[in-house]
Amino acid sequence: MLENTLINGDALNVMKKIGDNQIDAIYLDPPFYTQDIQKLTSRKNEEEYSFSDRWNCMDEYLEYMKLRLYECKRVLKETGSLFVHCDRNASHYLKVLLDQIFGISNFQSEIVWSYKRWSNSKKGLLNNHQIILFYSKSEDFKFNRIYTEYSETTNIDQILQERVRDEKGKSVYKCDQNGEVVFGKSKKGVPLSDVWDIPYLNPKAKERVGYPTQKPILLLEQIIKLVTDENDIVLDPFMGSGTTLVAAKMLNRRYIGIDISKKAVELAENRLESLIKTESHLLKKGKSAYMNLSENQINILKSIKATPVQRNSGIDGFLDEFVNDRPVSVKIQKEDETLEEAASKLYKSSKTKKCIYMILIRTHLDFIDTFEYSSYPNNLFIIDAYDLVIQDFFERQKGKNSVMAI
Amino acid sequence: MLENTLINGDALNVMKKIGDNQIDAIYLDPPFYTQDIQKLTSRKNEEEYSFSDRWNCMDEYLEYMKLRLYECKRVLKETGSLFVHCDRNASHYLKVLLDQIFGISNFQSEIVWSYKRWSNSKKGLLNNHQIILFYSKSEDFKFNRIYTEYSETTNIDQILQERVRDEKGKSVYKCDQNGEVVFGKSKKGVPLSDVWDIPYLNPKAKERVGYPTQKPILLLEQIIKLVTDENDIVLDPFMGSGTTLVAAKMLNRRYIGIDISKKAVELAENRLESLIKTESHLLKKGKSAYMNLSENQINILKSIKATPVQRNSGIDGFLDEFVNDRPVSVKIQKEDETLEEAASKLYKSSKTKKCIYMILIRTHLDFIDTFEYSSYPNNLFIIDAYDLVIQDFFERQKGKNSVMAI
DNA sequence: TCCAGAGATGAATCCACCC
DNA sequence: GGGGTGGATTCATCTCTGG
Repeated sequence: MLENTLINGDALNVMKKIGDNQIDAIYLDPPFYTQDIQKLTSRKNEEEYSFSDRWNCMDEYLEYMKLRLYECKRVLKETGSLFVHCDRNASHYLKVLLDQIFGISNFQSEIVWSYKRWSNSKKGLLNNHQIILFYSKSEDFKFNRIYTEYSETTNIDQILQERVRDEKGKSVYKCDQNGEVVFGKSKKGVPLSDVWDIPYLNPKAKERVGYPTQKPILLLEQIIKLVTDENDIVLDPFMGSGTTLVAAKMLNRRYIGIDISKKAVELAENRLESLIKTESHLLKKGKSAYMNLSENQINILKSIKATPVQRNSGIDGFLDEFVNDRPVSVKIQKEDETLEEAASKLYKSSKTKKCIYMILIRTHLDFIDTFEYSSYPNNLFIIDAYDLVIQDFFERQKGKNSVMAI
Repeated sequence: MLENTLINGDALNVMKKIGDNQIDAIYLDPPFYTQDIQKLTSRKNEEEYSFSDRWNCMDEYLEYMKLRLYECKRVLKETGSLFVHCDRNASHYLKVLLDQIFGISNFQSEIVWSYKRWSNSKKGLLNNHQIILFYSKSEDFKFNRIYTEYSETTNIDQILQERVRDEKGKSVYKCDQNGEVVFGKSKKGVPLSDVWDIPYLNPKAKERVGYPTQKPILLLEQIIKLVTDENDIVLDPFMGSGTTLVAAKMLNRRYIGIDISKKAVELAENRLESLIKTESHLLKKGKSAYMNLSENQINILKSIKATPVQRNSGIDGFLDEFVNDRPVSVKIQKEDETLEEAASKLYKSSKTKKCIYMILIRTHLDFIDTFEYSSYPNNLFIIDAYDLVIQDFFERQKGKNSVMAI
């Protein structure tokens, strides 16, 4: 068999050598239909990979894809699935084709791979997603449920309570004879949705090999986990730099990779040797790990027209307007900081940022208040938070009232 | 003209009455091509709205849409835009059609509306997004840039620095002759991407009026803000329950709504009357939640833990904490109000609400400042906004510098 | 007027270095 | 040495220029 090999050749011819019903999952990232020639050099400027689009018109392109997609269907097991990474310009034509070949009823999902990326000055919306179409060969496809965590806004109690339908068919919480709510089995989380938030392959990622359109391994891992088990066979007929196969190997799946470019095959072979994967700190730790500002602090910053900074211990934000062409740093005193501590942190960080002016917002009075305005540098401006002022106002009012009561 | 009216009739016939190049934006949520009959009852089981699909085959459906889309293009101004909310099953066919009518080069974005939703877990991925296609009539379309916050992981201080290319063409940070880093202009944030995370209409939300496929107002607001200014005309040829028009009205746009169902028109008219709007729990921090308060005012209110209120000229919000079991009213001085005016409005409104204490936040100095703290009642507490204090600080600094310069 | 190629863009995020 | 922060690098880009 061809398993665990990479083959140089046209996907159509190579797939012909594979018997019927052999493959568990196929991932396709077909060449896009554009008139441009794609070219990119590797990081060390050693190699150059390029491919040009070879089609004169859309029909020709679709005919090319049609032949290969039919082969895909043939080699797929009855329980197998196909994922097609779509081009924005041809995706709808491709979908029409796939509906024909696999049948509308076997269309499972339109997966949205969404990511954040560096922007550029474009009129219109930033293009921050790609579409992957998911078809199964039959109704009886293999599918591993993946669960994700509940969103923070979810009411966990509600999830744990069991529901029944009442006589009118309305869904209500189940209660026992005493009227107590019945708790169901513990839930595993929210089933995976069809919108996947996976970071775009970082410019500095070690994973990068300098191949155009290289996909993050995490994306392919998710796909492979979804529809295959260990030792199942994964096929990528347009493997490019071989990300699919790297992901498959890491997950102990067998793999077959095909590419028409000899360079690509060599590159993919090297990658499979070393198996470098960039861990996404963002996904692992979650966004919250990067956040040192609470919602309330962000609101304060916004109310003074400052941009929040999440990654800096001394500075919480910068004023949007510069003063004397220099940024003005802002800090909001934290619960557990004395004013003095807060000021010194802000001062230290601001020095390295070349800020001339600093603003510190005092949110609470220190228990032992060693506070002395004059001792602070005069380019540090301290403001009392509204909260603090309001609190103080009501304290004073109370004082008055009690005096009056007497 | 037909502006600010809702019309009962077939979109094709009604649009024929509109002249060429009249409309700034069109939003379409066309009837889907399914074999089912859509039916849904309103909350009180009083009314029943339904529409059945009238097409025997896809071609017939596409022909129906084609005629109406051509009319849409005709009535659109040269600077106008069209948004088509797509059905999963027909979206690719619709896109082929739109490419023909508007031209591939006027295809601007495939917007992904993503949301979290409860669903019983079928086999496969949870369907948690919908696609909206965005076409402009010409290259020269109106587009208002919307900026969003930077990612948590972004290194903002670095972004503030200016860059140039060195002799090798590498991009490096710009330094002046002393080797000091040069700071560029302040930044506005990240341009809006094409993936929009907007909560699905909460089934219990007041906003829901019992019409199938009702869309959240926030979604429509975003679309309308993106491509129109105040007083521009928004058209919805399949308005259904009229969400588009409600959003348009809230944003001070003119609107025209068309629907073939008489019930729908009545329903939409009622909605426009009452303008009920959900305060989605998920989007509490969302910008557009409160319409007659500016974003800045909302941020101030939130930063003092006050709940904003709408449509009250005297009071902008109430403190979440009561004082002496009475609400405390809060007002933020508006641009065009003197402090005295603001105080008297607040005072008047607070009396009817039985507030003992009032808080007024001063946002600017009156040109002729007749201001006299002592003349105000002593249950009115006036606080200077951070902005004001900061401005004042820098004014004083400037004074110092110029003194030094002398 | 159109197309090709040069040049500008700009935030996200892992890496590597720094204490 | 580990936690935090400055830096480098990217673009199935985007826009503009010139022939």
